[in-house]
Amino acid sequence: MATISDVAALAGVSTATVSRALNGKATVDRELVARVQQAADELGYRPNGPARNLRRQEAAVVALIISDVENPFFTAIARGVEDVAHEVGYSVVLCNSDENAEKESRYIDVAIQERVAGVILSPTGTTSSVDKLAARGTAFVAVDRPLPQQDSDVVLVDTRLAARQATDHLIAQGYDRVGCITGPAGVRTADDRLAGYRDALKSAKRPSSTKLVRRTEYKAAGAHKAAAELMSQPDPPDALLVANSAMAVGVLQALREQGVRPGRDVGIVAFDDAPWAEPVDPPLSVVAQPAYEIGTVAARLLLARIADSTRTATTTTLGARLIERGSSHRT
Amino acid sequence: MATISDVAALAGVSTATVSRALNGKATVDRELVARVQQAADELGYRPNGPARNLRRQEAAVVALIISDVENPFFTAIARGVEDVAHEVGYSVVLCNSDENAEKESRYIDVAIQERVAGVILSPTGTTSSVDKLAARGTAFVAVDRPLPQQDSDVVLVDTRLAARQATDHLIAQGYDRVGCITGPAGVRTADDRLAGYRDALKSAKRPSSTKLVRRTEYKAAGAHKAAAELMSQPDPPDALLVANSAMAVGVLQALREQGVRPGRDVGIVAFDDAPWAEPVDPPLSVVAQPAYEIGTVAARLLLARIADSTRTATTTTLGARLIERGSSHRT
DNA sequence: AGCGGCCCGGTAAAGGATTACCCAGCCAGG
DNA sequence: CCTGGCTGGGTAATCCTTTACCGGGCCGCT
Repeated sequence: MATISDVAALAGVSTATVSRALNGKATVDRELVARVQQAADELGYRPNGPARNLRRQEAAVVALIISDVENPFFTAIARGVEDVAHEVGYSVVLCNSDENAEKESRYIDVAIQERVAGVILSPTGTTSSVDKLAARGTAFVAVDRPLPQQDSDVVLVDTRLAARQATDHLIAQGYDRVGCITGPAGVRTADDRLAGYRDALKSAKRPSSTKLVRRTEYKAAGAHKAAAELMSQPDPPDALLVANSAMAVGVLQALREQGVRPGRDVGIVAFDDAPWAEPVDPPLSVVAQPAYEIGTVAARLLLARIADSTRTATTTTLGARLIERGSSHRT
Repeated sequence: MATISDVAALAGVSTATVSRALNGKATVDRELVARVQQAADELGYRPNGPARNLRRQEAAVVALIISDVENPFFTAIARGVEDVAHEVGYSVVLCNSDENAEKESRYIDVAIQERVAGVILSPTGTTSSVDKLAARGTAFVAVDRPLPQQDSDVVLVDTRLAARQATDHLIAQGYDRVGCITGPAGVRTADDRLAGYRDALKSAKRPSSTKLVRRTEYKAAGAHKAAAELMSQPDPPDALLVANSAMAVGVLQALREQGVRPGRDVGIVAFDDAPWAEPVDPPLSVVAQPAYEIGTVAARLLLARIADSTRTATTTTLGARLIERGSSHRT
């Protein structure tokens, strides 16, 4: 592997000049730049990343720590982050915390250790691991969920309002006993969606009963069980607000097994406009979150913070959009 | 940020001893290890990754370059790779080539530059960028698709056989004019699936017509258009073999729009057992590829090659499993 | 008692790029 | 013609860790 000295020797200049030429510093003669460039090409020279990062005290890399690579919501965020980061020459590395505070903490350690320029993460809740970033002064932005007592940049969705609107919609469609299947207590988005659901019941003067609510992991299996339980109660719900698309999979499965048809028998609105939501029968009504945009906004905030660490922290809240399809209509 | 010298000073030993103690070398006195450990904890010492990688000439990182983060097949592979890599203390960074040779090449450059220990990738086809890895002697493993004229470790699925079996199944169910929607010409998996489809037609003595075949990007939009075209021909197919799950989304959408019901009207088998395949109505028959296993096998091969670069290259071919569900039954 | 060998741990080199600092040479002005 | 200033580029320090090499001290054997 060729080093900068090899290039310097071949071009007949010093390593300093090679570095300057290749990094586009203005103080190098045109002709020399060309000669250096050619020598570098000839040798297939690639700067040694670790050496550069060591000297610069920072790698042109941002780490993106999300809680589930298999969740389309998060992969769409990843796309947004990538597109913005690449524009300015940063690489993105994707890490999968699996909603597990320990894994999250490990990835944060790696990020610190590798001296990444910044971190974007959907925090699992425990603030402790994020403190490490703050302590070291590494730039970071939280997405999807706020950080308790930590004034950092955050990009959120007004998920409570969205949940309320979705529930309003179900009620307006004539469903009477609307239930809710949401994520674990303590996970902010799960709490917010439940709160929005309750807001709607309250303003529609419907009694809110814990018999209509189930909380479980944000996964298909948990939601499957929850839906099966809800539906086999004496007084089952006739509509369900489901807090993400993985859960929707479990819920639909449970309804199939009970011979209950979405829409006609039980109204369904789920969070996240997964690619399969439209082509299924009946098409699934969803709350579409602006995931890609969350990613781009977060990336821009991060870049701004990397450039100027004294910026004051901002909170950006984006809106979600209810898409009404067949699963929330009786007909 | 504390450095190793700070730790050394606090513990009253040399930096060499700190390094040895923290890296678990045997030749350090118990008591000293404890003292060093305590000093490190006290200072919150994290070794500087770039410095370590520079010295070691290699980072404990493997890069995974896949063609689509939004495709569940690839994210499942990612899970497999991660699980194995983490067991032995490697980190995994995920990169998204978007089926784009230029992006792939850029990520390979980054991987080389950062001196990652190894690379796992689903090659976009052009071999050129992979040559760079071979030239530099970086360990790598190809998944999902073989590399033309490159003897490297490869993990494949016998996708031709699987396509044949799926087509056989459709024919056995009484579908008469089976069509096929597959990926672009030149993409190996797409070609293989088409070949398997033709194998089945041939052995069942059905005429094979190009009117029943469409090739497009491995995406929903292309498949949507293809299915719409196929179905509005004078003599439309009464069954379809669809080459991946994103395409299945597009196909189901097109069928809905034409008021055609999967199963009863048109038999469908799609590749990849996406999470939503079962709960939809009717449940989607699929060819389940062992994606997670591909990931674990590839990771193990990569680790073996990192440890011993002279190993001879192996090709591992895994089988796929046909899961018959409602979309391939007339009833 | 003397010496060989072993165990532990210190000293310093190495790894490769960036950059502060400095110097040579040239031009222009006096 | 001399000198001050500016420009372009070289020298060498620096980033931090790992590890080759070396040496001190102690044990045990002869």
